[in-house]
Amino acid sequence: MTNKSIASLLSETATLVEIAGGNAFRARAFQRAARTLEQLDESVATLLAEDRLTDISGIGAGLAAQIGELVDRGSFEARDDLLASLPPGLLDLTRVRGLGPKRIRQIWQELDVTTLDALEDAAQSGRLAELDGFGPKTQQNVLESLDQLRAYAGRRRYAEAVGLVEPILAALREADVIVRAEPSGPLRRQMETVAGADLLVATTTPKAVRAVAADLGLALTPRPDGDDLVFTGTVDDDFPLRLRIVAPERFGTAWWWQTGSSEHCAAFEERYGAPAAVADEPDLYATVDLEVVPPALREGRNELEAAARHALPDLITTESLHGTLHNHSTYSDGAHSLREMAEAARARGYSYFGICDHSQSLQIANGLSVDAVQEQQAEVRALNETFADDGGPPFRIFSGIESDILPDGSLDYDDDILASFDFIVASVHTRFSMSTDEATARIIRAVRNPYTTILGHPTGRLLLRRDGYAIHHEPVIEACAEHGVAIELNANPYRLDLDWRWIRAATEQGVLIAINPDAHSIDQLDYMRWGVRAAQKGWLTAEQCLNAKPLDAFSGWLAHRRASTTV
DNA sequence: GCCGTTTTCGGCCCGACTGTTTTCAGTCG
Repeated sequence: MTNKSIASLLSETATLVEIAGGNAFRARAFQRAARTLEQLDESVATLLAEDRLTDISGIGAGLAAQIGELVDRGSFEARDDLLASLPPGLLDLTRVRGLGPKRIRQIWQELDVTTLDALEDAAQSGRLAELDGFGPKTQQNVLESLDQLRAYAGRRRYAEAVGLVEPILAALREADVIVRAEPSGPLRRQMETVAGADLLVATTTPKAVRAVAADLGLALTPRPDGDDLVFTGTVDDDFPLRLRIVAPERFGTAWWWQTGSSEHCAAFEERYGAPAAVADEPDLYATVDLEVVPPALREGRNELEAAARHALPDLITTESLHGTLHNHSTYSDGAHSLREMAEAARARGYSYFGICDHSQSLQIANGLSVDAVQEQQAEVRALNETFADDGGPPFRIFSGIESDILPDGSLDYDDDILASFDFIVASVHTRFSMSTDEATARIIRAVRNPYTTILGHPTGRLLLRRDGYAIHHEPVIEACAEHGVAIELNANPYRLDLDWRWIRAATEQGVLIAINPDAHSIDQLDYMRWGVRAAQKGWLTAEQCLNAKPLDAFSGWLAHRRASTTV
């Protein structure tokens, strides 16, 4: 069991305690323990083995025993008792926005509603609004949230989908009867969310693949039309899996068709006719003298024209990146110290690391007071001296801050403090519900601030969880171009914000994109790969990426920017 | 359920927003 899965069960237990009407502080203890374990460096198993779990603040003898039981058998007695005392399905209601444990308990006790379907009935019939503390607005919000949940059902964020599909692909590739197994469809095109996974398998013995799929434990069912070449099923509860089978000599063509998008395929057909039957996909483009279009670019956004001119972009890769700029540490809400984070970045081959903890007004994330800022900057200087003298490859920490963009568009410190940073990522974390015009004006004001270096996660979206605040992208991009501000492509798989669809609009105006992991722990430094895949969809090249600049060039860019900006 | 120069009981994380109320509870980040 990973720390994360333990944490998620503890957190769920906290919710169960509250729904069951138990002690709220007991629930909080579970919640707190969950958060601590999630951010923990060492594995819980190790701590258990060495009897050191209770050394962690917030974990006493009781919780340690329960965590031990959890690791042993996947649950613990108190959790089992809670689950047994509550109707099944009640936990599903926590996914509805605006419903916390208290309201879920109330709905259950007073309306006998225990499932999402029953909740929808209650809301539609007006019974929900009649409860104490509820009203028409809450009822409407519940209905809207249910609609959204339905739209999200069966979808996965790209990184999760990749994680689900990789072991399946690996197992398929192990099978003797399978010549080749590859992902296709939107997953291969690196879409930020996907409604299922399409896999393509080359074999000369289709019947034998059915047995392989069965061996994998996949609930694959042949289609009702009896077509043996397509199997559909689901993995991970409700994530659709489509497995198609093709003869090796036509694999390339089938793979191309199934990768799509429909716009790309239609545009190809219109210009060049139906593609030839080929075993290898590159031949399909070569036969009509086109550059091979990377799957990520097959979205019908003029990629065929570029391929015909042999002018497709030289797409950015993770190897193109020399630095990681937006990262957190224990100074605010990160799991690891500044030194640990920087050393981990160095170990990953980066030559610079930007520390951007939260700014003072973001209390919940332990935003840095002015004193804390100065303390951190002193540590940055000291660490940089160490790194310069240790005989290792060149490496430097840049002192930054993720400054909140306050509701009026100003940044979160006085100018003399803002001036003390090497660079500043400005982002919105509060007051999401503004009109599009107001939100746009707020962000543009922040972009105009001479201390702003990078606009952080421009819309605040969380994929399959909440839409971002609406902004007018064009004027924001124009303002960034005018003021030499880079735009972040936040590489957290929940964000991937700036959306890739806007990247070309930015780069065409000369706006640099910073691919930032927004890492709150060492392992999150590896989020970078998801950001790079999204960036590829936006045709991004290394030249257009701020942190693909080598150390000296990045340092020079900051210096030049500072010199040319009138404060 | 945890914790303690507040130490064996009685507290326990901050601030804003929303929708409901008529002073506040619940949710969220």
